[in-house]
Amino acid sequence: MKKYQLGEFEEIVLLATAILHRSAYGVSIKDEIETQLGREVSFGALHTALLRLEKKGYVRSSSGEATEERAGRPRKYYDITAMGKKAIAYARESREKMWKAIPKVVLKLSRDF
Amino acid sequence: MKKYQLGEFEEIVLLATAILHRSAYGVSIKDEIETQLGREVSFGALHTALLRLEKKGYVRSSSGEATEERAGRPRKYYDITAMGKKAIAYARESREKMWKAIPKVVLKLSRDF
DNA sequence: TATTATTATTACTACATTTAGAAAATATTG
DNA sequence: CAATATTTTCTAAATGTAGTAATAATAATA
Repeated sequence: MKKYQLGEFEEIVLLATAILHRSAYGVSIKDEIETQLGREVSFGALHTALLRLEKKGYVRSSSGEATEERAGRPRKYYDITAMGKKAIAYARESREKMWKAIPKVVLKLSRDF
Repeated sequence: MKKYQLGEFEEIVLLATAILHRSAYGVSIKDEIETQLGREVSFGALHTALLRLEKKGYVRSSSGEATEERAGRPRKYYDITAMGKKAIAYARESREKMWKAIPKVVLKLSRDF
């Protein structure tokens, strides 16, 4: 049993990186999560999550091109790896499996749901 | 926006509690997760997760009946609350939303996936 | 050169998870 | 009754993950 285990935030960061394809870097990942989920993301949290994900081999990073004509420190682009894709797929599948096992009565009977 | 946030393990415990309906307690929850996901669960980890979930209002607990004829300490049964159901539903929906936003090329082109 | 825009990084704090094992409650056996 | 076995909850310490606040690096432009 491989250990594809991801933290809650790590998984979201990985999903955002996949969505952004070749244009994922700090600011764009932050924006993507914030607009998709309406949830505030801090650079610090994002940075440490990306560090961990890279260490685990779920993303790889590369420094931005010198040709980019814009101010500021060079971007650091992130790409999801094959292992990263496995990890998000595994997380999704295992939870969907559990969802399907929930008795209908549990989801139906509560009026307040 | 912080309302519904669950840890990775917390979510799984909550799902198992929902699956087991009225018969969720330490041992049965542990077994459910282990058979569903093939992942080892320790009682200590489970206990602290349940404590947190109860504190957050996602489960409620009740002591087992005195009529149960069996050895051992009385069981402590857990039930998912309406808020708990909202939390797992929210977690599911937000991730599904992100999955749908992943460009097909990202999932298709990698042979090793 | 100084200022400003853009981005990455660090240091620190708080929360979540895991591990290893102790302790409680009950039944059964000698 | 006392001792032991069974079933379960609970504790404490260590590690892993996430969040906050401030700082540093790089480059364009005034």
